[in-house]
This record gives sequence, C-alpha cells and structure tokens, in this order.
Amino acid sequence: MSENDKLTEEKIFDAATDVFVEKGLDGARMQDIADHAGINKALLHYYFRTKDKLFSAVFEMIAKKIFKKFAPVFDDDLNLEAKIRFFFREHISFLQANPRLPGFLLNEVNRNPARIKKLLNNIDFNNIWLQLYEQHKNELQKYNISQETLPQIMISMAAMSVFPFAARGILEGVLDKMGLDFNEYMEERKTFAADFVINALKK
Amino acid sequence: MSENDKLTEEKIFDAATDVFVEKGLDGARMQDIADHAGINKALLHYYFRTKDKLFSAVFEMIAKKIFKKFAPVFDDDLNLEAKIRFFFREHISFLQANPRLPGFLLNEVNRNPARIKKLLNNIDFNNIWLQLYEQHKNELQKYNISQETLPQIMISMAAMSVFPFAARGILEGVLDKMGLDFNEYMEERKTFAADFVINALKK
DNA sequence: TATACTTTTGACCATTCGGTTAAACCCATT
DNA sequence: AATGGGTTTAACCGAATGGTCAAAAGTATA
Repeated sequence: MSENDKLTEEKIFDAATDVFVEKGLDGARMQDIADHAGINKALLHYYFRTKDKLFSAVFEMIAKKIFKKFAPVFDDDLNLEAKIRFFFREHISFLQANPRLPGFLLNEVNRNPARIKKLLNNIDFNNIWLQLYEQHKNELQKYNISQETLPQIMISMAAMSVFPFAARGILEGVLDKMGLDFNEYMEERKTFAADFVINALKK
Repeated sequence: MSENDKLTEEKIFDAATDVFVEKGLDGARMQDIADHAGINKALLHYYFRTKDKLFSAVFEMIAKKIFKKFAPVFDDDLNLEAKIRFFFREHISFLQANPRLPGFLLNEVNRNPARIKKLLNNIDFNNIWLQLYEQHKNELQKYNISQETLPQIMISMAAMSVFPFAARGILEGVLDKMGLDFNEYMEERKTFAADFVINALKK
C-alpha cells in the first residue's frame, strides 16, 4: 500500500537520520540503520539503492532544514536591532532542540564539499546582501556600515550561534569545571550575543 | 638505530597525521597511512599497537597544538585592546596555515567527547578567568563587564576566529559566488573581528 | 479462488579492513 | 665469521561490511 510504503520509507529515513547524525557517513553501518528501523537490511537497498544515496537524501534534508532557519533574517520586516534579537533567540532555540546538527553538517561538508555546492547554487547571494542592505539602509548608514561588511557581520552572527554547539564537547568540559550548565549558558547566550552584536554595530 | 627509529616513527606519525586529518578516524585506512609513510602496514602495528592508539597519539598532539595557541591571551602583558588585536591576528594566521585542524578537532571531539576530557582536566579554568579578570580589571570595570561574562566573550572570540575555517566548505561556496576569495576574506577578518569585539565591549 | 504484482526476508557473496605471524634483513658486538 | 638484538616485510587470517538474490509473504484485482 502507498500508505504503508510511506511508513516503511519514513521509518528507514528517520532511522538513517539518527544513525548518520550520530556516527557520520563513515561510522554508520547499514545493519545498524536497519536495526533502528526494525526491518531487514535488504529493505534499505530496496528503497534506497546504496548507502551513499541514502546518506545523500538524509544530508540534503538536514542541510535544507538548517538553511531555512536563516531565512527569517532576510525577509522579516523588523528593524535591525529587533531582527538581531530575533535571530539569536530563534536560532539558538532551534539548535538547543537539534544540538548535533551543526557538527554533523560541518563535518560532512568538510569531508565532501561538493555535496553542498549544488544546494548553494540555488541561492543568489549577491541579491541577498543587496536586499538586506536596502532593508536597513538607514540604520546601517547611521552606523557607517558598508554593504561589503555585511558578510563579515553575518558570518560572525552565525559563528556566535553555531560554534558553541559545534564545539560542545569542549565547551561542556570547560563549563563543567566552573559549575556551569551548558543549556543555561546557551540560554543566557541568546541575549548576550544579541547585545554584543548590537553594541559592536553601534560603535 | 635510535636515529633511524626516530625517523621511521616520525614518518609514520606524520603520515598518520595527514591521513587522519583528511579522512577522520573512521575514514582513515591503515594501509593508506602505510603508503603515505612509504612502509609496510605491519610496521604501523610494530610502532603503535593499534589504529586507536595511533589515532590517540595524533589527536593529542593536535589538540595540544591548538590549545597552546590560546595561551598568549592569558599571560601576555598587553592591554585589553592590544591583546584582542593580537589574538585575532595570530590565531587566524595560525589557522590559515592549518585550515583543516578546526574541523578535524571539532568532529572527533563530538564523535568521542571522552578523548578530550583528560586534556581539559589539566587546566584550572576558574583560575584562568580570575587571572584574566585581574589583569584587565580597570578596563573591564570601566566598560561595566563582570567576571561572569568573560566566558561568553572568550567563546565569542574563539567562534569568530575558528568558525569560518570549520565552515569553510560552505563559506567558500558563498564567497565564490560573490567573486570573493576565502583567504582575502580571512585576511580582512583579522582586523574586522578585532574592531568588532572592541566596539562591542566599549558599548 | 487464481493471478499478478509489490514488499519483506534470510541466506549468501566478494571485498575490505585491522591485526598477526614467521621469516628475512640489518647491524653492532664478540 | 658467528651470535643476538632490533627492524622490516610478505603472506595470511577472521571478522565485518555493503550489497545481491531467490524465495516467501502480503495484497489487490478479476
């Protein structure tokens, strides 16, 4: 049945997502994915021909999910300051719910950069910066920020939000020894990061 | 001979470093390492008993090398602003020369957090923050920055420096489409990041 | 119920991989 | 030249892995 099909394929896809995110492409085992899905290993190959095709499907879904999280920054009609606060609040919340995604994506992209190239090709970045600059022209000019600086600012914001999760294994070790909890730290970070960036821009 | 020993062991270690950094623990093959070192595979097991022991040796060396790069921030006698400029200039330069190290370290730590725990145990972080705060008490109090905020600031600085390299595969794709070069971008970033942080602190 | 199609399975295969072993090799000492 | 130590190698091994296949099970249609 088509309804049942969907269920099996979905079960496989979900199991594959879990295992790939936890172990990476190289570390994941088809048998392990089959066990997680509660089905026979041969079924994996019936629905997704090879390990690489199954991985590609999972990878693309995750990459799209992550990039989508950046979208509100470009089309919301908040003013600059509100937009920055919105970004850190929403983005860090998303990563709190999906803490392993950054490490997974960054590693697999480094391991095989070609995989993400085609996804990036669908995006017109020149236009995005232009659009963003026009949206906040008044504020940016007041702070004396040129359009060329936008990529530096955006990467800095992404870095402040994503890096603690990508480096969680290290950061958690550091915080532990100071009696601090990672999640509380990230909770504080939502406002700290926003204030930090806003102050930096105002100079 | 001891001189020759050193040479063989070093050859193996260097080859292992290259291969592990490029492919990761799971992706690396002992045969591949042997080929890189120009020796027989059995020799790997003669000098380092298992793949895991060889990897641990490589991992520890790289981790120490990276952490050592943060040391000047804590003991140099520059004033706060100069120290921030010094950090970004030196740290980004180091990563430009070793662009794959961040991705390697972050991934392997996420894959097996226990591996780095013992290295972190040698460090008294409470004392480090205290020391840092005392060093720049005057400036920090003037800017109304408490000691509790230091970890947020330090992680932000690490993020701004490290993240672009960890996310290089993505960032390079974005920059390419704007006609920008990754290395030029990182060259600019040395001063941008310093200015950015200094402005944020001054508020 | 008989037929034809899709879905699921257990058994199997070829290859790869980390690791072992016994013999060869090298070299200093006697 | 013979001995004995560490070093290096080719050949090999067992286990694990991605993938295949033919048969079984399930299901819709007539």
